Amino acid sequence: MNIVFMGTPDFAVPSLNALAASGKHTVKAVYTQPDKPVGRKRVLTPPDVKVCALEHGFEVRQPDSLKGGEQAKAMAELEPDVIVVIAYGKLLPESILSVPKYGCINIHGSLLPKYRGAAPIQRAVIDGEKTTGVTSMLMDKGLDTGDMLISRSTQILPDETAGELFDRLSIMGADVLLETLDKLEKGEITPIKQDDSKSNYASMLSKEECLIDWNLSAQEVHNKVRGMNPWPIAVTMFKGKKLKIFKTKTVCRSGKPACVLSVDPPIIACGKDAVELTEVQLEGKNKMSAEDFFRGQRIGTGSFLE
RNA sequence: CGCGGAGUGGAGCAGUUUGGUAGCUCGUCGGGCUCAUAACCCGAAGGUCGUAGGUUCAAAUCCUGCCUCCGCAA
Repeated sequence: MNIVFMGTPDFAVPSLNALAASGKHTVKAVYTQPDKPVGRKRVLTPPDVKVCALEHGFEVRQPDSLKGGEQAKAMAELEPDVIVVIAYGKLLPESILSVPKYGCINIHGSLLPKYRGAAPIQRAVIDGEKTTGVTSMLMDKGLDTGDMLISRSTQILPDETAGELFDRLSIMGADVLLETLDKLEKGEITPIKQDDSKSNYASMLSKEECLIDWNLSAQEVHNKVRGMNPWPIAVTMFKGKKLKIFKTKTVCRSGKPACVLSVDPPIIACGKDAVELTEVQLEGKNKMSAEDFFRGQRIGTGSFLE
């Protein structure tokens, strides 16, 4: 099929690679977000999808907006049978949605109708979900509300971070995409309406959510740490500075919340049980093992964080 | 010139304000204790204090340039 691919971050890369390697499909063009300045030095950086697309020699388009007749016309001239959208970063106007004859296919990182929206994978981890997956759907004008085509589920491992789950789901997503396209072309798929009553919305993570509430249970703290990794990273306050918490383990110890129960290994009491810190980073310092950090900071058992 | 923190034996830090050739915790190596140990005891090795220059009788410490790493903001 003739395909126009729309995606931006690394999550979409395995799918683009899969399309390129399939041999069945022709990628007419790749739409992705404009290059953005990144990091302290504000170096203009291309999205991962752009880098990938250029390696395959695909035409790359980076419009600021898709609205307006000109964008729709430019899209129509590519004569796509289907538009594949994966984490593109912008809503598609109806003028674009109506272009391809098979419609627009979206790969979403959750088992719809649960976790519609921007951060489905992270929210699932933060909420302590045991299962998640990827779903392909026919896009409509709503946000992740289109009819579902194929979904595939997977376990969320107890210590898995959102980043690790991201990697797995992005690969699963590529499989689901190829299967979806194949069956769609053969007319073997019956779209299923989403049950709106079972839906919920996974809003983007914000910096304000990073601060760890030690009154929560160890499991909840652990979930938050996992879900916030690799971005934006859960944080606690230490001597007035931010201490990023990258990784934790839950342990069966108890004490007043935020109390340092042990230094080696570093164990912090939560509202219920406790967590062992394994990887941390103090503001202005490099990331290091929690043992190293506590050793250098000379923290005593019985002191408190925050 | 966006704001700020930091570069000290293998790791993480202290020491810098009040200049006088370096200390802590851990690790490593050797020995001891022990049924045994990641536990404990004794001992040892290992540092151009990021880099270049300046001030000084004397610089990790004061001054200047440069390099590197990082947090925030975007």
